[in-house]
Amino acid sequence: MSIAKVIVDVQAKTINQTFDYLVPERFQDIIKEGMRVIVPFGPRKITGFVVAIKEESEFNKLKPILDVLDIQPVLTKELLELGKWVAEDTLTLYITAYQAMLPQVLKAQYKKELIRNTEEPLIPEMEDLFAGRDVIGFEEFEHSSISYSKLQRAIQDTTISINYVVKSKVTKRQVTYIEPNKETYLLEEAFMDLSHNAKKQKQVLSYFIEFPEPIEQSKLFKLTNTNRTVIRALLEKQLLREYKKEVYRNPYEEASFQKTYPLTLTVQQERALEPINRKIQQKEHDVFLVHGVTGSGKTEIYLQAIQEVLEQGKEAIVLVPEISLTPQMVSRFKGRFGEKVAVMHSALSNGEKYDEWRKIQSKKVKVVVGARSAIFAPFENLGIIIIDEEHETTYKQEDQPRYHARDVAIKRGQYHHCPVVLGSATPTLESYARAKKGVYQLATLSERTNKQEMPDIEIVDMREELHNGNRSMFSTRLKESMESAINRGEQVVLLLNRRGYSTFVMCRDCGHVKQCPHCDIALTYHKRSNQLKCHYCSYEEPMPNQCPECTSDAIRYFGTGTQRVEESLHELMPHARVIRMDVDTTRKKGAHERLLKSFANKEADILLGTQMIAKGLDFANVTLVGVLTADSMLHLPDFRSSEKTFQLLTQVSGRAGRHELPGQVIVQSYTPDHYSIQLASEYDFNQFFLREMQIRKTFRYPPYVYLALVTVSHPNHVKVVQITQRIVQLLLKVVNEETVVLGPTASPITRIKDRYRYQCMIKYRNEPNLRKYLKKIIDQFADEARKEDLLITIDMQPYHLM
DNA sequence: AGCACGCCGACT
DNA sequence: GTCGGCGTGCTC
Repeated sequence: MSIAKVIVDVQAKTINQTFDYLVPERFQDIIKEGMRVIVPFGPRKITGFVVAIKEESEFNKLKPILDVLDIQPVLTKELLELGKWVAEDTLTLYITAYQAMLPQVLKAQYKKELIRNTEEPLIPEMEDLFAGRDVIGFEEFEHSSISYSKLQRAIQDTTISINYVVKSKVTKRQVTYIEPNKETYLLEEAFMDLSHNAKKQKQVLSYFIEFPEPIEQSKLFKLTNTNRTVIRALLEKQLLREYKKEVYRNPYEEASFQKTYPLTLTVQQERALEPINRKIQQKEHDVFLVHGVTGSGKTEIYLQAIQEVLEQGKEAIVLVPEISLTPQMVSRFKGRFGEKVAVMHSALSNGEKYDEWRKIQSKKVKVVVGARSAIFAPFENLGIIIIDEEHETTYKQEDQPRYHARDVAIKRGQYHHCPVVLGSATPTLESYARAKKGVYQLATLSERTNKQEMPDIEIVDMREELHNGNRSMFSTRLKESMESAINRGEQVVLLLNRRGYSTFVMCRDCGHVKQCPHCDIALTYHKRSNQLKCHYCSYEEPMPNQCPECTSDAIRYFGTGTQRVEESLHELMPHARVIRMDVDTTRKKGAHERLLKSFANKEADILLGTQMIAKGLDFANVTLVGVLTADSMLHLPDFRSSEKTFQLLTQVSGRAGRHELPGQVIVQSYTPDHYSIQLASEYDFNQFFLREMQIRKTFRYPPYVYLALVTVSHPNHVKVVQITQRIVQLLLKVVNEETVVLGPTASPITRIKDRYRYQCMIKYRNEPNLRKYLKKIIDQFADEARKEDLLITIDMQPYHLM
């Protein structure tokens, strides 16, 4: 009898190991590594992943596997290994890593129920509770007033037992088909026998007499203009029959994609593609950094490299920042590779995500275009991995497992002996430095494919505007340019860089700012509901009419939300039609596409939005891009703030004048002399790179060092500081001397949900055992973590220092 | 994590 | 005796 090693679905450090189970005879030939199983675990039943099958175990009292959930492994051997690596690299649990690799619906839900085992009468309360049923949900007992000891007694004398249920969330979409149940001549006879007022039934019958084949119910409704009642009548008469067929949901069903063909490459593109193709042919791993200005045709390089991969019979993964933002990107891939493409992004429903994933698992598709988690696509024969907009921070997962898709991509590339291509107009300093050192292969595309010049970037000093008495958020220059663009029938994109800004509420008399009572952060005003909300704990309260401190009624909201910009835009240019795009207007499914489409159809003059409009949009008629506040994130407590500012300005500038019309960019700033703004306006990436590298070197930040961030949280302020201090001390003892251990430092947001947060930052160059040390240290605090309400989290290579 | 078990003090 | 609260130890 064989033994399965199982990683069980329990999120606890002490359970972070494999457990051995017997494989019963009936599963002997079925069970494979990478399948999900149901196993007994203590008194419960839970799911787990089979990670290995072997013949022996050191344990002698093994329990058997209760059930197998999959027909086909959900994790390949490679992914099992990869998940292990991800977990160890990011210091998370194995089970957490495995679950992150799979669509949500494959995660089981658990339920407890009570079973009545006897016909004999129970105690009266229990009789009331069961009310004639044999099985009830455990929560019904919990809501009742029956004491737990009474239940315990019933369990002991076996009149009642607890059953642990594992529920699958998988829902497959079913489509109902209708087909004739009789020979055509019998249908004809029935047709004659039908009464005169059964007009609709006759109509349906005559359809099947003409076309005696199965048809989708919904189509039949449309064709014969009938509904379910009519069909039901015919089903009851046994003239028709129905059956259900499982289908994949297709989120792009309605959309048709214009077939596209490979374009002729420019010399630069050719030069970038050639070495990539060579690696594909030689089946060798390598990392390429394609540094190409916006409009230089990076996507076409990706497409042609994928073409090469497909010709080899292999598969491709393409990561894009957040795909719903770039319907144009999706259509390029769908247009080139058609049915071979699966698309995975956050706007899909869980069911849709599952179906896309199954298309990959069942080898129905060869290419996946998706957001971060698509890096775990269960392909077994990868030929290339492409990460577009490589600098985007969304590639780093912010909750556990805190992995970076780029690192996972390289790991998979090594396994599959295939190239990884990173593309960006503004690469991260990390990647560019590696490319310069020769660790990555650098390809530079300095020209746009249409030979269009990059648009002029003009910086407007907003301090001067203020001196000249212009207190609005639009400079005279921007206002005039918008007006003339609109008068010419051209369109404008306005970017409000909202990071670091929000609409807080302040009393004008006493300066009191409304804060969240549970977090150290100002509440945000939401105009729609007239409520104040906390973005960290979702605390909510109504907007007050007077100041709670000084009772003055001069309490107002400040800051520049898109709503406010929209309002003042209306005052300034009442004739201009504005489309606003932000989290509020794009919440609904498909809203994104709809807004972009109507802008593309010139139903508006101005597209106003946050970061989300900076990426990948391509509108022929846009000639002016305005950035309202270029420096709003320059002052965030983040060592990457200059880099992010430079990236954003460069990205957004690429939105203007992509086609025949020349473009213009106006950037408003209160710190117009800052090098990130100046150099972005000159399109001087190299100078920026050198400048920023110098700063990183001086202050010892990546890419000169690696970072690790330990965050400690606890309801008690003093306790947090103490524990963090102890962690710092412990670390200082073990790390080598050029490693810097900083802290305890208060987190930028010191309190969230009534918990204080302190951190310790480690800057290191060479600490091969750092993960081991960190693990040991949190293990040391495990007891305290259990007894008290202590939380220690570790982020290796953090992106947000919050 | 989630559960059982055991101990304890409080209350009918 | 009954009930609920909490600390502890275990899960193949």
